[in-house]
Amino acid sequence: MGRVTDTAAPERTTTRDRILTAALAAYGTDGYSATSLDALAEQLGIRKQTILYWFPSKQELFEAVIDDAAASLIEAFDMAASTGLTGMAQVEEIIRRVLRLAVRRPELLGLVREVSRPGSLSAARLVDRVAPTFARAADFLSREMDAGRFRRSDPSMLLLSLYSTVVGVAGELEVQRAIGLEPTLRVAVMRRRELVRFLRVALVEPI
Amino acid sequence: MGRVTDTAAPERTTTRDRILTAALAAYGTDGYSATSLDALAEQLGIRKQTILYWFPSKQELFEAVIDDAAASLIEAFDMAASTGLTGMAQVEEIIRRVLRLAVRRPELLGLVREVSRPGSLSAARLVDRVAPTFARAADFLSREMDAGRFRRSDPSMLLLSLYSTVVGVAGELEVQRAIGLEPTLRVAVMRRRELVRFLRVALVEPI
DNA sequence: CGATCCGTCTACCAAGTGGTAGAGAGATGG
DNA sequence: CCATCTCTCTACCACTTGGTAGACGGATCG
Repeated sequence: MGRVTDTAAPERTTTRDRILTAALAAYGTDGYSATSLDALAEQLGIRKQTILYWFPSKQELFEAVIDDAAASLIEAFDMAASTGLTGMAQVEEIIRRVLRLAVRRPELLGLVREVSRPGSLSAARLVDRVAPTFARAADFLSREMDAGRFRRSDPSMLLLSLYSTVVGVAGELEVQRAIGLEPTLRVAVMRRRELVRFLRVALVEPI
Repeated sequence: MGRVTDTAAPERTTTRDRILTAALAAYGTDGYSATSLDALAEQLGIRKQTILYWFPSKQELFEAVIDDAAASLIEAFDMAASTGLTGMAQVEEIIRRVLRLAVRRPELLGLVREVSRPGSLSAARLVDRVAPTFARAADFLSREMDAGRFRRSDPSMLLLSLYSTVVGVAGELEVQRAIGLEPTLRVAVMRRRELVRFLRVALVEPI
């Protein structure tokens, strides 16, 4: 039935990991139902039954993928949040990381989009995983407001705004790609600058 | 083979229209590949073959749906843009309309998301349809900058920012829904206020 | 060496997929 | 009243889907 949990043992990429990685990419870009187990297997050079050996069903593979993606997102976020920076410098650092993640691993944000579909049974799973990180971010904003570095407002609300803005910009890079305009590094950097200026004005400048 | 174009004749809801409407809703919320012709037909109380009579293939139905959605989006936008307002008042009006559309017909933005997937063959189609409206909006921004009502910057870039921000907020309402928190009217209004303040500061206030 | 376990495979299967062929019912019009 | 056209249907079909059953080979271990 396959190992249920991988106890972070120092092994090279196992079959299970390869499946997870490929599934994350496929589900994140093409979507869950557009990705068949057969296609996934062929892409990996294995048989579908090997996938079903490690993950009892397609749905359970999806859930494992969600956990995997959540871990990546949380790791990236924590990395950016553990610098000890404050105020806009911290926000800027996080934006830098998130956008870099959006460019390097677009499938991650794609998966978030896929999961946040209305009626998605797995939305709750991702939300659960990410909730603590979300709470910590809200705390940070709250502290910064107390310190007078950010204009006062409701932290959760503000966080939702930040989330939607940053994800919006990240998604916009995908739109550019959809238009056929491959987003160059230069364009991405320009967009980030603009976004940061945008946020600085909204977050810290007095009305 | 079914009529190719509907010459805007004043008829009550035809079978073709009913199919289009249901398909837009299904593709926009569940996605293209997650929606089978059989499921669509059953939901409409007809047979799959009736759908295939009006639309020769699933792909062509999708394209018709895209055109339909584009028309709705353009109509809503033009309505908001034909008020003769200027500056932030105009922007605010458009945001009001877009967010209302996002709440009332979430499937529309869902379809946009679905189409803007990387590798989507239909992305170009939607972009084509929307391009003129996009150009007109950029012109508007340009004129407002000339008139000194908006801070000067690259109109297309700014438009992309506005697009991503507004769509981000709209998508965020979906995230709220995914979390289980049904977005009340009050919350939606608050979010819009915040967004407008956000944009006002970024668009018109001097740095 | 023999028994057991692990990982991948071949061989199937029932259900669902998009799509074809064509019958039949009703309206329309010469 | 017959011919034609429009629309929806039944009957199929080839292929793909997720999933089951179990064989096979290699490693591990008593």
